[in-house]
Amino acid sequence: MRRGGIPDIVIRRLPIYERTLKQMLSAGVTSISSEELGERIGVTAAQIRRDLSYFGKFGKQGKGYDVARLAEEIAHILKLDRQWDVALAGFGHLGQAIAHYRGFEPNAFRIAAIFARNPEHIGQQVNGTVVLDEAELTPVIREMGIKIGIVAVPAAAAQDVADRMIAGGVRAILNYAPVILKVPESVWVREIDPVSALQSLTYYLDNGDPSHDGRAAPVGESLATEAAGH
Amino acid sequence: MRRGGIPDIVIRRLPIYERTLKQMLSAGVTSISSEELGERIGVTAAQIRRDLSYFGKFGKQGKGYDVARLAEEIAHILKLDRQWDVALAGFGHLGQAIAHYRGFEPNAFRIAAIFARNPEHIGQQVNGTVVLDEAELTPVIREMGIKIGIVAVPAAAAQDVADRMIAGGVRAILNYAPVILKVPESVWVREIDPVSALQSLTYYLDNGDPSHDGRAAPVGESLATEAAGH
DNA sequence: CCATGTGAATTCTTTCACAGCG
DNA sequence: CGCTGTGAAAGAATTCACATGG
Repeated sequence: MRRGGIPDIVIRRLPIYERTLKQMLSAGVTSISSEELGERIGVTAAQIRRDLSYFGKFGKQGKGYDVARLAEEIAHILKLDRQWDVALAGFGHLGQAIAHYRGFEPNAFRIAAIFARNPEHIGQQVNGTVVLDEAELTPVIREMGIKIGIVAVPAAAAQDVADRMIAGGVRAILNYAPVILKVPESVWVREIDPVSALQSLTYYLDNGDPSHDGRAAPVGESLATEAAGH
Repeated sequence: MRRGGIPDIVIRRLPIYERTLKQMLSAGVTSISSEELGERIGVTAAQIRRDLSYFGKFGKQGKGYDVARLAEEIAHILKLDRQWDVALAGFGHLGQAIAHYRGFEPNAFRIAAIFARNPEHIGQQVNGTVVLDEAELTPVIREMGIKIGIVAVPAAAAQDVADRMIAGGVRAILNYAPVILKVPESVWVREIDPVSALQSLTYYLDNGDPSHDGRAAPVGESLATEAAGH
């Protein structure tokens, strides 16, 4: 989780910085200090400065950062200044929601191929992308040169689908299945795991409904560990 | 991110331990060492032992852990030995996918209330749960005593919905909107953020399609930071 | 005078390594 | 004899605090 260089935890914060900067830019803000940006995100100013310092010097002393410039710099670091084709496997409720989600295109990603097992789904179109037979997954991914896969199939099929994506050349996987994927060292995986997230949240909740509320409140989390307010 | 006690990062690993143990149990495994469990999950044996040591002594020297017993202990720690009612706000593609997802019920959660803004959605049913008008959100949550909310509305509406959930008594939020929610200290938030996840993955990918493939491969991540194989 | 960038200090997390128990 | 549970060590990440430059 380190490659040769920058800590992965830093890399995982950059998209939030970029998103926030873009939001501020469209709100008309042109300049910002690490203090203000940190407050907006729920992170310390020192952390932002330290994170950015891995990549260069983007600020002006006494002034702060130019919002547009910093957003672009981060986008460049993350290679978001191009569009990435993504392959989606799975076209159940979840897969369809992902296929229809309009938040990818404006953020450097395009669902360029969709694969389903159910014959009724094959041939359907979403935003001009035809749903293909999952049997075609490996060759289509290879021919299209796709490097990013989204696994949105049932748990039992997830490892197989991931293996076949990797065989086609995929190097990065976003995994929605509640399964730990075994992948080669050259492949990166990120998990989307709402059930685990809920299951860790219940730890902090009171069990009973006895009293109405309030007793010492747990302190919330921050982007440092996952992301929240406070 | 610490309350008075156990590191949140430890709490966030427990659901994976519990899930894996349950899987092994249904595969007929009754006893397991930290070594084997760690290998299965992609985590060191020492980390598992250390994590568990925050809560007690669950193993037998020379023998390992009783799979059923350990799964139950962890479920108890996380308060998963009861069912939690959850309120879902948002009934677009994403909200509908969440509402239909069959992975919550067997894992201690029940979507007990669904709220939509679109009048065409109000009155629909999913698994016996009627979709209600989002305007009713606060009172219904309060009357039902719901403590967990899922935010699956567009970014622009997310903060308002979260505020109204909290007003109704929600103390834990699973947020699918690409927005940093501002919440009181007594409320915990976990983010589900596929776009950020993808945007951090591209950092590790080659930019061009020049050569066919391979050069030094980045090392993958592990549960320690997010979850994966290797 | 303000806010960056960064050594140094601190705090948190993981790993080592082994005494001790079944 | 094997594997847990845990002090102690090592390693990472965060925060402090300030010299420096605009």
